[in-house]
Amino acid sequence: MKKRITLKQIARELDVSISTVSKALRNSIEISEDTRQKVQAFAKFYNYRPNNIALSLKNRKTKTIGIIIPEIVHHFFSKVISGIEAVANKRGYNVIVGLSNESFAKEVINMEMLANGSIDGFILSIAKETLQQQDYHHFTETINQGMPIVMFDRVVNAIKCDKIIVDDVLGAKKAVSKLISNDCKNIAIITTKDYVSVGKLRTQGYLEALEEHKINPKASLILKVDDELLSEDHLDSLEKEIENLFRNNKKLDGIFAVNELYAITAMKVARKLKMNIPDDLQIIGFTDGVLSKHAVPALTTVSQHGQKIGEKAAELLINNLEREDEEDIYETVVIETELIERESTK
Amino acid sequence: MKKRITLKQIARELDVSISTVSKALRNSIEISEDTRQKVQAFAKFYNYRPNNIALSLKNRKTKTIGIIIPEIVHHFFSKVISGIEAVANKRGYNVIVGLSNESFAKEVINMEMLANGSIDGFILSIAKETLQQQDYHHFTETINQGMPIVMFDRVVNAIKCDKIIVDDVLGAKKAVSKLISNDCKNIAIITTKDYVSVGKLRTQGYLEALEEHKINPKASLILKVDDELLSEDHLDSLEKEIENLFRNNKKLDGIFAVNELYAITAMKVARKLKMNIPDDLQIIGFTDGVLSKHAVPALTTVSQHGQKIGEKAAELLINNLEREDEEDIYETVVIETELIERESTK
DNA sequence: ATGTGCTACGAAAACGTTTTCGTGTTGACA
DNA sequence: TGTCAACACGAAAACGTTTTCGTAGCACAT
Repeated sequence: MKKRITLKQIARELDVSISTVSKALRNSIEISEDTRQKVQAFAKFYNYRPNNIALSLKNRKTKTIGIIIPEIVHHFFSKVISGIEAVANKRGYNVIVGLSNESFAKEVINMEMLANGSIDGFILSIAKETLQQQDYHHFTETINQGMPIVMFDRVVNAIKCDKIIVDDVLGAKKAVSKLISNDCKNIAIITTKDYVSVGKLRTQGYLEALEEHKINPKASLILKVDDELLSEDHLDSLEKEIENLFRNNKKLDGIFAVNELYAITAMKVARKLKMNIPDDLQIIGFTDGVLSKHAVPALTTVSQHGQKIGEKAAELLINNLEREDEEDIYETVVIETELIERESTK
Repeated sequence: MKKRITLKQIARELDVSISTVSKALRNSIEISEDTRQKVQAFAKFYNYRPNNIALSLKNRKTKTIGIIIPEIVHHFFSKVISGIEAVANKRGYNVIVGLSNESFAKEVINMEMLANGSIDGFILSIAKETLQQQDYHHFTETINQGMPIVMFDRVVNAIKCDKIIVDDVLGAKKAVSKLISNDCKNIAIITTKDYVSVGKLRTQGYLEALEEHKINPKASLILKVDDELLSEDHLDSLEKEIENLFRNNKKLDGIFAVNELYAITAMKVARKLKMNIPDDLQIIGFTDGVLSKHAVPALTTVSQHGQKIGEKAAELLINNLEREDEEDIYETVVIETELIERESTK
């Protein structure tokens, strides 16, 4: 078991100083051709690689970016990570991920764990609990210490930082408009309670679309599901709630769901009630995950382009990190959504 | 913008030495009650946190583990990460992830990037390309340098390290046996070409189950799909291949697929051919992902317990890292699979 | 002989810690 | 008064780099 070799060891073996070795390896003109060759050959032979930690300490840069997300077993988030990793890698950065599991405390702990020098900046999406409590001190503190943050998807305006968002409102509006132009007369929305920003925004888009077409919204067509029901364990109660929606609105002919699971579950209920998709009922979801793609019939959905969000977030962060002038100019980039039409709409 | 405060700054402000500050903060008895209080109060006020990088350099430990996986937008792998992160976090470690995208070169580069001091050990699953080329020098070199590796799922016997595997053979065998005991007479397998170890193992399980029940395997019932077809873009050709399988075996009444996508696609083809599941045809998949759960009918599948695999891998690695004696005893842990019966079998 | 200008290298500081060892100042005690 | 231990603290090394600055040695011109 050979440990990695260091500059000091090379210096000792070759009977020169550490500085000489360092310079020789970096092809400094200060060093004679002779010794340069000698050192480089030796280094190559022993497979010398500079120690990253030492470099980080010296340069006060780690070339590592921290990602904090609510969960990773989720198509959208893993797409985003994938995008971040691609760009980060290309630009010589590593990514270190922390999961908040939607918990405020874990989000704080994770950030503190990483902010102590381990990383150069954060890319994150806020935990639901944090959004509920509206306690954002850990973000402001991090930023105050000179560590940049890029937020994506679930963002909050109060914090001054770069943000990558999806035009949730417009995306939802386009989806609902599509249903309207497809002759749906009674369009329901299945959404979440209000404290999660994206649910609220998508609901807003739904309302705007209705308004634009002079349709009066009906309270009974707006189903606000408790978030707990997203947790896979409560599929039954989710199904019941949706079934009630159907029963209370006999003339229901269109559904816009703010996420994949709600959309899929709605399809399941529709099938149970012998409704035909898309003839009797058209459905559009949000988030282009694997479920939508392989559902039968395949689900028309609003794609958020998670990969692109990740790429853009990484670009923004790294640009910020490598910018010479320390201007605090923050961007908010909107990534266009795209309506992917499949078989659940006409 | 206040930069983080350092020991040196505290020392200067309080007019004591750096060593005194360090000791005071760690409650050393060498320091008088008086100064201890003073230092701690000051540190607390300025929210002092030791710099992780400096600690890493000093201790020659980073408390970070590196994960290298082929892709992250994948239910199984993200489950594994989730498991790793959970125990890593509990034991004070961070995780840094690198993606190989199934490429040998990227795997090597990623490992080299991390092995230079950034992490204490690896948890990885080998890229397909690496398995094909059978070039494992980067693993042996890493291990030779004293950096432990834990491999999971896609492992290779030639390398001496801890391994977490799924009993692929047994899992497949159980699944196929289930089909047999459910009265299937013509059971096909949809698998991958041989170089990916898991495909081979699952095929072996299939054959063993047949043999145990004195059923002669038929070549026409074994469909080996080219891996390229897994890449979502080639769904059509995958579908065609499977359709051929159906047409060539009119009496087909059972299918064992080595992954979710193959299983789902088989279901799709069956529906197209007006076959009823599970009455005419029973299907079992491998990997308990979101697709299986929400498919209609819900897919019976062999669950690998990705979360548990991740947890176990992290435990093994960290135990190894924190073990005093440097014994090289490597374990191979087998995580039991579980047959989750849903609606695609009788 | 003196001064000038290269060339090729080494010493040392710095990044932020922890830890070992040394030491000045007490007070007690013979 | 001298000795010794206990106490409380500081200096310095170490982790592995990079970089600034200083300088020995030499050739050359004056």
